[in-house]
Amino acid sequence: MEPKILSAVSRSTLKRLPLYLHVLEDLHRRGVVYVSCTTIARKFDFGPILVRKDLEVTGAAGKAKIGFRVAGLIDDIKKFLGWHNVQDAFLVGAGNLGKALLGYQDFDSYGLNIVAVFDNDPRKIGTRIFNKEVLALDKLAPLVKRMHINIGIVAVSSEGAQAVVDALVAAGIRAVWNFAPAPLEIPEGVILENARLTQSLAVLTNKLKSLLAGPEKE
Amino acid sequence: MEPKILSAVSRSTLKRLPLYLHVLEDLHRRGVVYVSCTTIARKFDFGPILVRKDLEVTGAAGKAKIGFRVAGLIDDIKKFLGWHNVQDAFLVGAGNLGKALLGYQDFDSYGLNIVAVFDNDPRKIGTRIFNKEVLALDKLAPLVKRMHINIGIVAVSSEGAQAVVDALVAAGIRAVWNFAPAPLEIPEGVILENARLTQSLAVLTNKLKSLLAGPEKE
DNA sequence: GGCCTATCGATGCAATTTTATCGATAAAAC
DNA sequence: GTTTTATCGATAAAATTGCATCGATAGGCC
Ligand SMILES: NC(=O)c1ccc[n+]([C@@H]2O[C@H](COP(=O)([O-])OP(=O)(O)OC[C@H]3O[C@@H](n4cnc5c(N)ncnc54)[C@H](O)[C@@H]3O)[C@@H](O)[C@H]2O)c1
Ligand SMILES: NC(=O)c1ccc[n+]([C@@H]2O[C@H](COP(=O)([O-])OP(=O)(O)OC[C@H]3O[C@@H](n4cnc5c(N)ncnc54)[C@H](O)[C@@H]3O)[C@@H](O)[C@H]2O)c1
Repeated sequence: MEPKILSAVSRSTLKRLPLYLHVLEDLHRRGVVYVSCTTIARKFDFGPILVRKDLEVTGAAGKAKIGFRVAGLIDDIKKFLGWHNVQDAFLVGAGNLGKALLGYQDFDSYGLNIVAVFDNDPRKIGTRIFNKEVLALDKLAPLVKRMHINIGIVAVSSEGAQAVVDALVAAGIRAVWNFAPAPLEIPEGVILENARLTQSLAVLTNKLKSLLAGPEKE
Repeated sequence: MEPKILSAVSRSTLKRLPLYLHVLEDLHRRGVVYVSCTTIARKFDFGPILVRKDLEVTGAAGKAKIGFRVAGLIDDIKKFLGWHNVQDAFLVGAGNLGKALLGYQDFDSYGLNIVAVFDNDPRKIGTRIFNKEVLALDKLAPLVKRMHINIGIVAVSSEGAQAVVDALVAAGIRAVWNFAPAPLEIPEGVILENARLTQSLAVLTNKLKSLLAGPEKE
C-alpha cells in the first residue's frame, strides 16, 4: 500500500509513530525479525487495532499470523516521518536548554543535526559548546541561505522568542521548533511546532492532585 | 460553578490550560483586568468556544459582555492544575538535560521545585550543579520518606530509566515525570507522565516533508 | 431609558478518533 | 492433511472531542 501523501494524517497518529519506533529499534537490536501489533501495543496503554491503523498511514504491510518485519517497519516509519535523511538545523539560544539540545547525541537518529548555534549575549558569542562555536545573530541570515537550512530551533527566553522567529522566517527558514512557552505568530507556509514541556507537567500535577485528594474513589 | 473533581477532564483540555495561563500572565503583567475567550483564542489556532469549554472545568466564572477577571482566572487555573502550592521534586540524572532542568528558573511558577539531584556516576556524585549537590542513589529512598516527596523526574539514559523508576516507586514516589524515550512500566496507583520531545519533532519533520515535497497543493 | 452588541453558559450537532467486528490468510498443532 | 489459532486489513460502531446555535445578561450608545 502507498503511504498517505497530503496529510490527512492526524496529529495523534503522528505522535504515536516515534513511540513505536523506539520499541521497534529495541527489538531490532535484540535480533527480533517479526513483530505483531499486539506485541507493540503491550508496551502502551492502548490496543493493537490502533497500532495497526497508525502503521497503515506509513504504507507498511504485514502478513497474517506473523505480523510486520521489524527492519522494514522501522524504515517505513522513518521515511514517513522524514527521518531517513538527516536534516541540518540551526539553534538559537545557547542557554541551559540550548546546551542540552546541542549535547544530545540521539538527534541524528531522529533525522536532526544541529550544525550551528546563535545567541545575542556578547559574552557567549565566540565561546564553544560541544565543539560548536556560538555565533552572532547577524551571521544567521547569510548562513541559512548559504547552507540551505530548513529547520530553526528556538531556545531563547519568552520575550525574545517572537523576534527570533521573525528573524528565522526572514532568513528563509521553513520550519520552527519552539521551546519557549510564549504563543508565537508565524506566516502562512512556514511550519511552527511547539515543544511544550509544561503541557506534560500540567497533566502530571493535575492527576497527582486528584490522587492525593481522593485515593478512595475511582 | 464547582471545578470538576474526579477527572473526566480530557487530556486535551488539560494540555491547553497552561497555554491560556501564559497568555493570562502576560496580560496581567500589562495591567489588563478583564479578558474574553475571544481575545484568548486569537493567540491560538482554535476558537473561543473551545476556550470557554476548557475554562469551564476549572470552575472559573465569567460575566457576559466583559469576560473573565484575569487575576481570578489565573488563580482558578493554577488551583485546578495544582500549581498554586509548589511541590518539591527529586531529579534523577545529572546529565545534559538534568542540568537544564535544574537551571530552569520558571518551574516554581508551574508548581514545581527541584530540591535534590541524584546520579550513579561516581565522578558526578559530590559535585554541585546550580548550587545543588549531586547525591548517590542510595540516599534516594530515605530522603523521599523524610522529605515526603511525591514527584520524581527521570532524566537518565533509556537503558537506566526503568531501574530508576522502579527505585523511585519503591521509595514511595507517587508521580514520575519521565524524559527518556523508552516506554516504562509503572504499577497501579502511581502516575507516569512522559515528556516526549520526539513526538513534537515527528510532527514537525513530517509536515516539513510534505511542505518540501508538494508546496503546490493544499 | 431603550436599543444594540459582545460575551457567557448551556444544549445539541458534526467531525474526528478510537474501538469492535469479521472475513481472509498463513503458520502452527495435531 | 486437516484443524486450530494468531494476525492482518477492511468496515462498521462507539466514544470522544470540537464546533455551532441560542437565550440570557451586562455594558455601551443614541
Ligand atoms: N531549561 C529548561 O529546562 C526549559 C524547560 C522548558 C522550557 N524552557 C524554555 O526554553 C527557553 C530557554 O530556556 P533556558 O533555560 O535555556 O534559558 P536561558 O536563560 O538559560 O537561555 C536563554 C539564552 O537565549 C539567549 N537569548 C535571549 N534572547 C535572545 C535573542 N533575542 N536572540 C538570541 N539569543 C537570545 C540568551 O542570551 C541565553 O543564552 C525559555 O523560553 C524557557 O522557557 C526551558
Ligand atoms: N539532552 C536532550 O536534549 C534530551 C532531549 C530529549 C530527551 N532526552 C533524554 O533525556 C535523558 C537524558 O539525556 P541527557 O542528554 O541528559 O543524557 P546524559 O548522558 O547527558 O545524562 C544522563 C545522566 O544519567 C546518569 N544515569 C544513567 N543511568 C543512571 C542510573 N541508572 N541511575 C542514575 N543515574 C543514571 C548518567 O550518569 C548521566 O549523568 C535521555 O534518556 C535522553 O534520551 C534528552
